[in-house]
Amino acid sequence: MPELPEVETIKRDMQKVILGRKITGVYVHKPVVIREPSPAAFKKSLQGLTIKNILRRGKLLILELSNGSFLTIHLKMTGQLVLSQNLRNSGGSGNSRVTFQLSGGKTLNFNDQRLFGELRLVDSWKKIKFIQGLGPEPFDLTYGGFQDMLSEKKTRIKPLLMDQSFISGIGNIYAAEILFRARIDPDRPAQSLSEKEKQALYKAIKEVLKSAIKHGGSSIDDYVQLSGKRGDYVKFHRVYGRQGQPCFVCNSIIKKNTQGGRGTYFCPKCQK
DNA sequence: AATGGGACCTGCGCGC
DNA sequence: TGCGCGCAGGTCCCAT
Repeated sequence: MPELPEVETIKRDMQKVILGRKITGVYVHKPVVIREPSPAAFKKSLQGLTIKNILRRGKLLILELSNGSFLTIHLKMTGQLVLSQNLRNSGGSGNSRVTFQLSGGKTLNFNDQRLFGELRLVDSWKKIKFIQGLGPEPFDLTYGGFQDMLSEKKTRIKPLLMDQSFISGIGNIYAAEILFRARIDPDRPAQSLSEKEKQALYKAIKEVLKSAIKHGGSSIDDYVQLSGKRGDYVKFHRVYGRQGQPCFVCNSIIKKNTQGGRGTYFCPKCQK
């Protein structure tokens, strides 16, 4: 699921509704999702802490806690964070892996069908290996910097956009949508892009991500917002998941192939 | 440096 | 109805 727009949507909702709340209970239903420290220590340490701030870096969500430690959450493919009122059955639903009881009668569930998700409690999020390997945030890019980053790369452009050490936050859906918007074939070597194409790509990255955030992200299967509501951006997808259907721009049939093991959607006529 | 494949997991939809 | 296969918003690790 979650790429930058989805994680950003959750972050913003969390800032509205769980900031300042105290963690009054932690229930670990699947210890495997707790990557550090041990599940027992995780549970014990979180107890009684207050949520002071919510940050995002790439696809990683970071909760700053009252004792200066950080709870980091990576949703990977099927992770969800869903807030509800306390109910007798809260936490018992389907794929709940960890349940956080919060002050004010709220329950935050971390759900994750495939168990790829990772929760960590750390002293400093900046020291996490995953964080240290991340490239710049898309919204921090300057055109000059972006141009330089592309110029030495022989890799095909689509896997490059998804490479978190190159730029952080873009995944399979948005790489496809961005390249469509920039009218660039996903197979093009990065360094082959013309000046004009680089400009179009730079612009498309910011526009697509911004618009996806505005519409609450893309709910295909699992991703939902903090409220449990689905994100609306799927209706704006122009290529992702549209293989066999007509291009909205030129009416050609949208194609799907595989690149680096990932489904790649594109319009063979619009994207050169 | 770049690319492909497999691993980690669970569940869905499809064709037979 | 049931089974096997391919596929899924991510990332890491290994081989070539």
